[in-house]
Amino acid sequence: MSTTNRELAARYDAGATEPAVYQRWLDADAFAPSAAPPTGSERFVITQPPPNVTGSLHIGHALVAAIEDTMIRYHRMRGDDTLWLPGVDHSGIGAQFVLDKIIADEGESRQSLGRDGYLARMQRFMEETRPIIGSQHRRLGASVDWSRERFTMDDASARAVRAAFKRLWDAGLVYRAEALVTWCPRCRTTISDLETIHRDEMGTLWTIRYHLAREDGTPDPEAWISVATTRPETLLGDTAVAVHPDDDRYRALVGREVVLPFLGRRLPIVADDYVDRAFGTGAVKITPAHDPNDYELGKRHGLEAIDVLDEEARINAAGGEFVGRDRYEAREAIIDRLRENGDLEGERPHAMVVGHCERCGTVVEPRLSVQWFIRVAPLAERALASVREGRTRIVPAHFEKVYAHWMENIHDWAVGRQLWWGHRIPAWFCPDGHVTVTDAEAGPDACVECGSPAAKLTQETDIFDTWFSSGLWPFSTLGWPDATPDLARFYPTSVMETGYDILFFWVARMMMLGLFLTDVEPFHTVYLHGMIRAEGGVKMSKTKGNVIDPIGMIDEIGADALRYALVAGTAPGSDMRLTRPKLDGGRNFTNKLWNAARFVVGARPERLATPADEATLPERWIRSRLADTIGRATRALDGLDLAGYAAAAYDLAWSDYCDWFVEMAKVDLRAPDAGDDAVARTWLTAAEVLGDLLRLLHPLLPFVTESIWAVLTDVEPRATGGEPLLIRAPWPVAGAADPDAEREATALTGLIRDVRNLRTAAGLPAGAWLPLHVVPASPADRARLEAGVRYLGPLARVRPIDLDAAAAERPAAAATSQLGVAWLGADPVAAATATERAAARDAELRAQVDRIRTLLANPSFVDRAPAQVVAKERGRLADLERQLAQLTTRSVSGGDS
RNA sequence: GGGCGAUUGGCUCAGUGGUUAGAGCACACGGUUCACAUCCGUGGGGUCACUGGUUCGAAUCCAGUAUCGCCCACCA
Repeated sequence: MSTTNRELAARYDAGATEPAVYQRWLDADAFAPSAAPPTGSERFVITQPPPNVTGSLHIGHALVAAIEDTMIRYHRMRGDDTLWLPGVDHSGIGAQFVLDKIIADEGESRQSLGRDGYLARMQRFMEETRPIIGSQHRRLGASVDWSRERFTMDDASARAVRAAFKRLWDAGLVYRAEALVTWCPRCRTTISDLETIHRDEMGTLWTIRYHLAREDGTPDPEAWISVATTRPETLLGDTAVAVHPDDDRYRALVGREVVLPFLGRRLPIVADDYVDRAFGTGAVKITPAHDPNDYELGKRHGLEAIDVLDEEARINAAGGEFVGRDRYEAREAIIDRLRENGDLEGERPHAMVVGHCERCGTVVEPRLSVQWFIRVAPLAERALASVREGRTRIVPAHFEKVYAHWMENIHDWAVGRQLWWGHRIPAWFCPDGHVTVTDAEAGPDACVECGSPAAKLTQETDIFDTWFSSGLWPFSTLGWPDATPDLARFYPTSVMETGYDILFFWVARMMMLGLFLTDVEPFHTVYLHGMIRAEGGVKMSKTKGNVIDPIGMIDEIGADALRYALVAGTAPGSDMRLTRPKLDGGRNFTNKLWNAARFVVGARPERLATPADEATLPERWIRSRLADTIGRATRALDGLDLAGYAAAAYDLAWSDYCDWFVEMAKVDLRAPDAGDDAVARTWLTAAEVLGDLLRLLHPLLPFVTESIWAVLTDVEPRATGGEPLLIRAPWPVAGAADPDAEREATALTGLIRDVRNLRTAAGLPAGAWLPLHVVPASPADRARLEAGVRYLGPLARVRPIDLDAAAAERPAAAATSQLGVAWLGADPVAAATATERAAARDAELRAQVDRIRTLLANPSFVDRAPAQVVAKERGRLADLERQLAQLTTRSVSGGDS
């Protein structure tokens, strides 16, 4: 006993206990699923988008871990067949962006290292960075199955990627085509629309004269057409000027030609509906290689597409005298030259939308290139149907509309990336340009079309978009494409948990690829959490200095406190503000729990032999509260309402257990008249309810509950079912509700509150023991009071208590409670200040009675409202009227109120 | 341009037709009781953004308005 007491003596020290607790879980192999699924169990598997390998843990990861760990621990305790599989994503573009900066400091570059050297350097970088996330997840208490940890660049993922691509290819869902794609000149790769951030910016709209061509092809200095553009540098790639076919101003010019400045190329003037007559001059320069609209228009009119930029967005050889200049330098130079020539007709500020690379912030370019595409329409159709028909549910539901809208407007997926770090596309070209796709690791033996031998084939250098391998995660991590036992046991998974910001990136792709490749929805529920924001709803950013570092926070207040702050009071899909007071609230709660446990452990009687049979009111009441809360918490967790669960458990622990039950139990535990048997039973109740409280809170606060559990099971195995590890203990079972106990206890606690209220309202000393006079409402209430006096006295700090007071003696400052009218027999001076309050309470009582009488007198209410509601109001009225009757028996001083 | 969400006490949020709208923090007052001052007790504070409608009854359902936020969108 002394050992355990000493363990609990200090304030909860998260820093000292958490690592030890986590190690105990690891030693017990508590996270991995059992060798075989428990009989009769349900499956609960979390699909988690793995964090980027390069990242260190930020508060968003902590949120993910807190939510998912809460879910998985709950289901584990329920006895479900659970799996939460950890891992990291190789994050092609992100990792290269980070590594490029690192090697730049070392005086190297992609070019200087070459592909092989660069990839070797990447491997070294991975070895440094890869363990970081894992160690941070341990700090948070994430109960992931480390034995199944995966990486999207490991061999098994590579196999899955090849198999997936081969199947898509064989199904005719892959094609190669020239297209205008979004290009990042800094990352030097294609990026998707989703990776492009559109920002409103102020640019300039220049008006430029294109002179008409004379017969001999020279520009006519007297005749021109003016075009408006925000990107003068692209004029080097112009291949036409377009006007609206119905525009009278230009009708005569259609079919004629202009001479392109600097390059002297002759461009036709074409007519096309695309042109907006009202914008600018009504004439547009057409650059098919550098603008999506122009590209489409160019195709309609058979125009040539001339690419004038290189992969770093410098003017290429097609740009004549401007070759080698950066696009913005070239813009300046071209504007200057046009101005000198008198061909710059005007310039004015112009609001426009500019695309930036999500990763590096560089302004992106539309770029003409040959790309690998996945035809997504048939995939999207199925993915859409799954959600529409409810086979996959999105929480919160309104995101289903967002998902549907995106799926309905989806474009084919350009999956190739011109990067090095990633899965290389398993396609080989023969000298004749035939394409061979294979899932064989060694590549094809020969060209499938012409039989050219392997030695003559060259593999595609492009790699896959990271999301291609990530999209396979739910099943590639379980052994797919092989029919492994894990795949059979854990797939399809249950809940896909992630932030709403990657609904399209990840969820949508997992759905499409999962349905196509495995013929089943990869998860039945998508749970989307919100984004964490700082005070005032602003984004957390390093520059603003309002970032909360989860590891620093764990060091300071403990992982449980952080988890509480992240999970309590938050709704899925809604952004949440994380503030210091909230974090402190979490810490206070862990501390409260710890101290309640200290009390219970320390209060254990020496002998616990034969607990008495009959439970006290506080015991019956707390067990009823416990039963109710277990029910509410269980329903909340089953409905993925983590905040509701947290609130229910918090209230039970703090308000019901600590504030009321423990205080009342102290009376019984310390009463000189109590027999050993009664003390034993009360203490056991306290210990058992604490045990269930720990089970209830374990998913949310795993460390502190596990720490307490160890001591509690040591002190009294009956309180913990003898299970040494809480993580393996069963979820508590809700006992029977006890409405009588709830009613009686509520009446008693109500009276205690009233008396406390009288005391403070009257300004009477908090510490003083004051006499209490009570006029019981009925003989039955008198009996109840008699039983409750032992709690009433200490909790309201009143003594002696006179249960036979005369109604006539009632002063103005009295409390009218369900059990009777009560007043403090003290200090007539102070009592005067309470008169006002007491009068107000009486008035309030009357107002309520009037309101309900009016309500019940309304025939349409009585007729139309449900009988249950009407009955409830009638009962309430009866109760109030009884209280009111008591009031009328007294003699009121002065006039009526 | 289209769509979505939010608006409840000073702050952060619960509360989707039925008592007198709740909690935590903050605030005020009181507290040296042997679990806890990271605590205990008591209290003040909200015409639930606005307007109209449906209903016996609306914070809750409907319509509109306002403000804020987010997502999507190839007008030079």
